[in-house]
Order: sequence, then C-alpha cells, then structure tokens
Amino acid sequence: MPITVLLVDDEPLVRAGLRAVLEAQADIEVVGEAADGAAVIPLIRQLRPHVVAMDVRMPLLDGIEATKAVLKTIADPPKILVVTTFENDEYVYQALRAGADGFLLKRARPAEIVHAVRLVAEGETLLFPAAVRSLAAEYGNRQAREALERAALTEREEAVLRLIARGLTNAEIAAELYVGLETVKSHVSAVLAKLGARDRTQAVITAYESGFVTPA
Amino acid sequence: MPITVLLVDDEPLVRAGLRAVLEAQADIEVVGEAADGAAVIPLIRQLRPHVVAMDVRMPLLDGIEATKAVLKTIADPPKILVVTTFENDEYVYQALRAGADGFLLKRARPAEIVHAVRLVAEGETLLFPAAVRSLAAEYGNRQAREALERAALTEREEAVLRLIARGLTNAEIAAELYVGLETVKSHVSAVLAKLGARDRTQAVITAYESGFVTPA
DNA sequence: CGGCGTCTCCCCCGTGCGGGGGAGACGATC
DNA sequence: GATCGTCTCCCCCGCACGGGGGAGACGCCG
Repeated sequence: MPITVLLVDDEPLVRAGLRAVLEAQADIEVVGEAADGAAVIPLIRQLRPHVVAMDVRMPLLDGIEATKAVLKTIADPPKILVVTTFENDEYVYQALRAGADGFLLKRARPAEIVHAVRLVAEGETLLFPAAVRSLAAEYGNRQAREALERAALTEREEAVLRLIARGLTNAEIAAELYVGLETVKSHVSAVLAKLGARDRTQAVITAYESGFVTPA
Repeated sequence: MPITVLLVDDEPLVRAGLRAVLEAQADIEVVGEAADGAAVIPLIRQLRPHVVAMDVRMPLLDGIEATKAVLKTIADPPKILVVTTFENDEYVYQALRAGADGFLLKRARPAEIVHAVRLVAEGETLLFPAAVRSLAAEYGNRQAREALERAALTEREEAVLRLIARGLTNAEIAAELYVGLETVKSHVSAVLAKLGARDRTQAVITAYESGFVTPA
C-alpha cells in the first residue's frame, strides 16, 4: 500500500520535479496535482491522499489559508508538507502554526524530499530539531553528529547557526531576526561554545559535516 | 533526429522538473545534467548537445561565467538558454550580454518551456533577438577570456581554499604551507574575489555548495 | 514562592580579518 | 627580449569578530 501524495504548487515545473522525484520510489505514488490552494479541498475529498505537498506562496489561496481550510473542513485530514523556496520564510512558520506537519525546501536533495514525505506519512512532524537530527543521522558523520547532539542548541541558537551558515554577518543576522547586535553576539558565542568551534567559519563546517545544513 | 539538451542547475528538483517536461516531447531528448557551471565544458565536449539550459545563479561558476567559458572554448557551441527564477534579474542581462541565446523563467508553463527550447535550437533568439546577437558579437572573445581567468582558481589558491574549508586561520595556513602570513592573506583575498565571497565564511559555504569539498 | 533557563541587551578590549596599495623572483609564452 | 601570470612578501588601515564580564524580563517548574 503506497503512500499517496497530492502536489499543490502554482509552478508546473516544481510539480513536475516533485512528481519525478517521488514517482521514482516504489512506495510513493503521486495521485494528483493542483495549481492553487482553492482547488485543494475537493481534490482531497476525491483522492484521499496520505500527504499533501503544498507550496506556501500561491495565488488566490496561499498555503497557510489552504492548510487552515483543509484542517477545518476535512475529517481525518491528510498530512501537510509545506514546500518553500526560502529557508527562513515567515510564511513557513505561519503554516506550521496553522497545523502543517512539516516543511521542505525546494532546493533539498531528492533523497531528502523522499525522506520528508515518508516521515510525515508515518505521523512524524518534520519540524526543526527532529528533522535536522534525523537527516544528520542519515547523512552526517558520527563525530559531528554527536557534537551537535551534545550541544543541544536552543531554538534561537539553531536559527542563528542557520543564518551563519548562509554567510550573514552578525549585523545582518540582527536585522533578519529583529533583535540587537549584542543579542546576536551572545547567541553566536553560545553556538560557538556548544559546537566547540573557534569561530563562525568552523561553525559552518560543523553545520555541513553534521548534516545540520546540506549542500544543494 | 531529436533536439538534445544538457541541463545545468544546482537544484536537483529543477533539473528533474525540466527533464520531466522536456522528455515528454517526442522531438526533445535530455542527454545530461550538471550541478554547476564548472562541469559544463567537458560535458558539452562529450555529449554535443544542441541546447544547454543553464541556471544563472550557481555556486563556484555561475551561468554568466559558464556561458562565456563555453562560447570561448567550444568550437561550434550549443545554444544557451538561461534559466532564472526572477523576471528582472540583472544576472540575466549579463548572461545575454555574455552571449546566451535566450532566457527562460522557472515558473513558465511546460508548453512555454518546450517552445523556448525548440526556438533556440532552431537558431532563433528568445527576447531581444538583435540585441543579443550584437552584444554577443561585440563582447565575444575578449570578455570571455578575461572572465575565465577571473573565475578559475590557481593551484595555490585551491590549496588555500581547502585549508580555509577545514577551519584553519591564516596563521595556521601559513604554517601548513611553509609560507609567510602575508602570502596567505594575498591568496585568501584572491580566493574571495574569484568566488564572489565577502569573507572566509562565505567561501566555505561556496566550497560546500559547489561540491569543491564534500561532507564526510 | 524561588530557582532555573532562555532571550534580550550593555560595557570593554584585543586581534584576526580583509581591502588598499606595492614589489621582487621565477617560469612560460610570444 | 619583453610580457604575463603565479607565488612570494611587505606596508597601512578600519572593522567585524569573539571573549570577558554583567543584568533585567519572562516563563517554567518544583
């Protein structure tokens, strides 16, 4: 009994890409597509998919409203996997708050995309800590992974590390997170201490080596 | 005799999408894929595609430099279709000036994507036909040569980048390579300039994202 | 209630970093 | 022979970075 998936994205190219990646798996079947959130509800009623892969940014009805609508109107709703282009997308957080079960970056590698679909299908929530750790378990080397687990970064520190790993300066991180520069410096220092990194450069290396962030 | 296409994009998802869309056509065949511009030239030599669908924004060697490099080094070069996410992308204009034959939005409909590939394969230029040709003719070889020289790391610079990507400071790199600190600083500056990185942190990110170094 | 952790912000301070110049030595190329 | 690129080394300079210390606000939990 395969995992059935409904794709919801306004870009046909992305739908085709997700379809190609997912259909390559024996246990996953793409049962339908929709170009915007407005078409989702009847399609779910008709197809009863296990998982809905839903873009956050769509015309007419975006992923957040669509997620709310689905959870409100569908009894025994499917798992909702939010798809996004940008890592630190405020819409993603809104969608997760609205009840989505996980999020997925468009630039993720095929193996990660498949992994994400399987996880949410099993009832796991693919949020930050769990998702990252399991991916780290799958891809990362042991020492780096253990270093991360020993570290147990706080939510805020994870956010800061992610921005460090995108090449931002402390000032830019402060602007991104709407906090002061001194606050960022505090978080950065905590991250470096927990990772055993001497500077932000080594922190980025650890982030990659542990699978906390992954190359495209 | 089908139109043969080489896909160059750092996102596997986009490659899969383009492949799905194009392979659905009887007269179009995707003969290869590459994740960044650095791998393009040997692949073109090997596969001799009619059309290269090339992302503008890529790590290490972006679409602009890659386009210049292809037109400079390949005799009887393929048509180059620049692929982009954003409509008003300054990089697109740079790529067209570099000699690309057309551009394509990632959010285009499948029919448009197919249309674009067929057009450039026939020798038509997509958007600004005259402008593209004249600009390509005007800038042609000179800029291409300069660009290549600007883009490719020297042996020493590669060694320095590898050490940067292992978390070493300039002083440590100097000790490792048995040279002076000032020498290392010169190489580091050259690496940053060529990679378009603001600091060593961004250089490490580029090193990972481009596959120059890979997680364990 | 009182502790504890997290997040926020502030001070001082040393220094590694990166940009801006330039310059000599060597080999390859023309 | 002259030119070019690479590798080497040097100067000055501004500043982002990271360590050291501390502190107030909030929520959680025993």
